[in-house]
Amino acid sequence: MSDGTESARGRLTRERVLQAALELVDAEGLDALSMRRLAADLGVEAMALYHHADSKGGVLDGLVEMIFVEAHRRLDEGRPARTVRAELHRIGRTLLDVASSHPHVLPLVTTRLLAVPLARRPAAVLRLPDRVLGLLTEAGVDRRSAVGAYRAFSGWVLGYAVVDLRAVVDAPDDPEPAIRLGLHRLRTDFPYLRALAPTMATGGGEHEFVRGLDALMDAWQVP
Amino acid sequence: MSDGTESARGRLTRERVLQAALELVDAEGLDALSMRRLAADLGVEAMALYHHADSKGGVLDGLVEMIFVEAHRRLDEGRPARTVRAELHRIGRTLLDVASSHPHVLPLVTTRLLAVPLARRPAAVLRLPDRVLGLLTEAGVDRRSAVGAYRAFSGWVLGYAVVDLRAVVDAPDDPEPAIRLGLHRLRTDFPYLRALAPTMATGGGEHEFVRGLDALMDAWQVP
DNA sequence: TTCGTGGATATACGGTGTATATGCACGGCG
DNA sequence: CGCCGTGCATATACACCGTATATCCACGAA
Repeated sequence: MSDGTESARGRLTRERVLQAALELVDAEGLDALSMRRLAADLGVEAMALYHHADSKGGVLDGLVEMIFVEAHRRLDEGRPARTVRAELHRIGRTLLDVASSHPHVLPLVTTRLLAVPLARRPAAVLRLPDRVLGLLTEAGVDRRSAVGAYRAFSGWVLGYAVVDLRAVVDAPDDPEPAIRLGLHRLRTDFPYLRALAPTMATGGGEHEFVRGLDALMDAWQVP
Repeated sequence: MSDGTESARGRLTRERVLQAALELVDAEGLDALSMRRLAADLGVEAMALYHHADSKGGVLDGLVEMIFVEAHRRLDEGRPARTVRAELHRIGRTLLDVASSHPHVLPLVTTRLLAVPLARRPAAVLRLPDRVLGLLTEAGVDRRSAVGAYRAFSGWVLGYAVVDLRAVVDAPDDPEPAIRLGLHRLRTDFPYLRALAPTMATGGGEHEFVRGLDALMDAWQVP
């Protein structure tokens, strides 16, 4: 059986393992990811994965690493913007873009951020603070402000991504908007929410993201 | 054995189940939560839990519900602030406070926010948007702005909580700051991060939270 | 050609979520 | 008082999970 629908092309690789894991998670969600299932997708036995990742946690770490790698690849391909502010927009929009391509991985970055100490995070993840802090300090922002601005930046990107990607539609196929949102399920004692839910159905998009980002960068006096 | 170190006091209750789950997760993290372990903590067999929660997912939903219940309880106990802006500060600080009391539950709210459609979320969770949207619309903010402001508010609260609670210390017991941060692990090609990591070791605290919140609310012209 | 090495497999163990069937204590009614 | 039905707790069982361990085998170097 040298050819199958899956794999069969040569040896296993950390990259192939993580790529398959990302495809699986994107397609079926985090719960679908098990070592056995992942191995099956690669046409291999479960234990073979342990030569390329030291545990399932390692695979999950690899997933968040991958989305940061992708973000940096996109950023490196494009040319840097001319002003600090424009470059922060470019970085933020890229991160938001990558995040919305892999929404199921987003909770994972929250989890790992809270669990893994800074110095132990993958290199691709650490490139982000280094990139932003470099941008700021080279522009003459002092240490304390730079750190504050970076925290505001990363907090806003993460929070906005989650809020913008949050599930709001209940029955996507129903023609009636109120039913599509599932408003009939809403208890009557949420009058304001009920009234504004249709307005919430459409996300804020990039416009609101940039608006908030600018407000924050102004507050931290980023040039 | 009518008395043990655990439970034995009467029948099971959804409240008792969730309370025990929250204590377990706070003490030992999300990975420690299994139906069997939770049941054991309550002095009961695993399947007994299924009379009070329809699945493990239901228990997890209950956990995020609990932290919202706690936030609303605190808000209802205190008296509302006199201005919209001050009330938003009060709500935001309360949420941040509750989140940092239960850091292990935080990734869960990210997950559920992304997975559960708005109308299916627990009542306690929906009280938050209703509360904030009510506050804004009663103050005369129009629909679109109110929704935008709410999204900015919730995104900032969530993102800031994650960033502020993120793990940064590597070896808490080491006297040497650089080692405590694990800087020796940092690859040398992150010069900016390396230089500013000590500054990052202390969180932004409530001050930076309020600063960002005000900047955002200004941008959405909240009075 | 032989041998060592490193990746893939085979097997096994304890733990997990939960469907199903059984046991049982309690409150309402004769 | 005695009966029974109802609903909660238990017991058992199954498929699946992560992974430790031992085995096997194909390959490149000597």
